[in-house]
Amino acid sequence: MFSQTVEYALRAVIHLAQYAPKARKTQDIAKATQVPAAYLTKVLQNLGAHGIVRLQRGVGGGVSLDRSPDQITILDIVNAVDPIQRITTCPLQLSNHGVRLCALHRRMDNALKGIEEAFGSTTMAELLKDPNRSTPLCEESP
Amino acid sequence: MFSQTVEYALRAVIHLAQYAPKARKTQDIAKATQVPAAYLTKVLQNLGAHGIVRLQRGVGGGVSLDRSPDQITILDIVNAVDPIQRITTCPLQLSNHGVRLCALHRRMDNALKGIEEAFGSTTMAELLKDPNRSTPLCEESP
DNA sequence: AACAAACAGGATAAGAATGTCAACTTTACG
DNA sequence: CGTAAAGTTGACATTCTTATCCTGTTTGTT
Repeated sequence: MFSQTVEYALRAVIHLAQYAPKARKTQDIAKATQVPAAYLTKVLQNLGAHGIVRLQRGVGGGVSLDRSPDQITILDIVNAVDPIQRITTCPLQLSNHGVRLCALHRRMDNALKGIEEAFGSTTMAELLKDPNRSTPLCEESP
Repeated sequence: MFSQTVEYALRAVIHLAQYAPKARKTQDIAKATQVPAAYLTKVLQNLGAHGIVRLQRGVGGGVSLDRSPDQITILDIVNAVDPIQRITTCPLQLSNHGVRLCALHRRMDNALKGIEEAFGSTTMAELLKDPNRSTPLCEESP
C-alpha cells in the first residue's frame, strides 16, 4: 500500500530527527535504519530537492533536517518521495463525471483524504515523544 | 496509492452489479469499463478464485456476480486482487518492536485501518443507489 | 597543493506490475 | 456430431519500482 521508498524515507527522517539539528552520514543512516545504502542516497536526494533535508558534501558533511522536527509531518515526507494522488477527476473519460465524482471514486478519494489528514497532523517531534510506545527505530526499551 | 488492478476490478464488479444477476461477456465488460480486455480476463480470474464472481464458459456463458450486490464490499474486491497489508509487526527486525509497534508504524497501520473500515462498510448496492452522484461508469446524467 | 571524506549523478540490472497474444478447453445448440 | 461462442492457460513483452555500482565533484584538513 505504501511503497518501499516511503518507508525508507520515513525511517531516514525519523533517524535524523533523533539527532537534529546535527548532521548524519548517509552510511550511518543506512545502517541504523536498515535501508540499502546505495538506494538511500537516491531517496535522500529526493528529500533534499523537496526541502526536507539538507545535504552537505565534503569532509564533515552529511545529511541534516532542513526544518525542526515539529515542522515536518509524515505527509510532507510521503508527498516528497511518493505523492498521494487524490482523485479529482473521473479516471474514465466520462463527460458527466468530470466535475462530481461517481460514488465509487468519491469514496476512494475520501479514503485518500483520510490518509492525508492523519499523516498531515503528525509531526516527527510527536512521533519521537509518543509516550506509550517504543522509540522509533531504536532497540532500547521504552 | 491504489493499484491499477484494484481500479479495474472495482469497475468490473460495479458493472456486473448493474446487470446482476445476469451474466456479462468479458469483452463487453472491458468495453464498458475501458479496461484492456486481455488483462481484464486475468483480473476476473482472480475475482473468480476469491468467490466474488462466477465464470461460465461456452456459448451463452460469461461473468456474473457470485453474491448479491449488497453482499459485496469495496474491501472484498480490494482484498481479492491486491490485499491491504496491515502492519502487525515491526518492518525492521527490532526485538522490542515486535509486539507493540513504534509510533510511526502504529500511525501508518492506523491509516490502513481507516481504509479498511471505509471500504469494508460500503457495498456495491450502496454505490449504485447513491442519490447525490452520477451512476458509476455510466455516461447518462443522474 | 595534496589528500581523503562525503555527497552527486548516470548507467545498469533485477523484480514486480501491467499488458498482449495465441493455442486450448468447455459448452450450447442446430 | 460439428461448430461457433466464450472462458482458460501459459508464454511473452513492456513499463515502473527497487537496487547497485562506478566515476565525478565538492569540501575540510594538513
